[in-house]
Amino acid sequence: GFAFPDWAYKPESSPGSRQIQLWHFILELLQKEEYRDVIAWQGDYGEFVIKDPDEVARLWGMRKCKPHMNYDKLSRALRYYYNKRILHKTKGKRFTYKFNFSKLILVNYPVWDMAPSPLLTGANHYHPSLLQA
DNA sequence: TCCGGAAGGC
DNA sequence: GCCTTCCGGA
Repeated sequence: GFAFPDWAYKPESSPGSRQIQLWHFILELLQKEEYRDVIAWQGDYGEFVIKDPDEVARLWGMRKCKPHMNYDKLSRALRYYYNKRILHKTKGKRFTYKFNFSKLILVNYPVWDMAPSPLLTGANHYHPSLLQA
């Protein structure tokens, strides 16, 4: 057994809702270079900055078919991740959050080294077998 | 801006 | 369960 957080094993859709999860969507944007001006890894490992909150909200709204989505509402959803230990806020840094990656993940799993990787693009990204390594 | 309670949808 | 919507408060 390895010390990956439980949520890291979850596939695209959770068993119950079968809907895209926000944290997964965020990772999806982060791995694509075309969104570098919208959201990007920055600072410490696992830390990312939302450079264009309105655009991230718009894209999230598109995905969820919620045309009235905005950053106020999206950020409330992000705040619910605090107790779940998926995310926390980087205090003092505007629009900056940090994934609760353990160092173990980064050491044992270089593909998650905060850079866009072809391994993570495509339908099978985050497949559990990929994480077993 | 950021926080977290409350209500409610699906 | 996972948000979406709304909002008072810091």
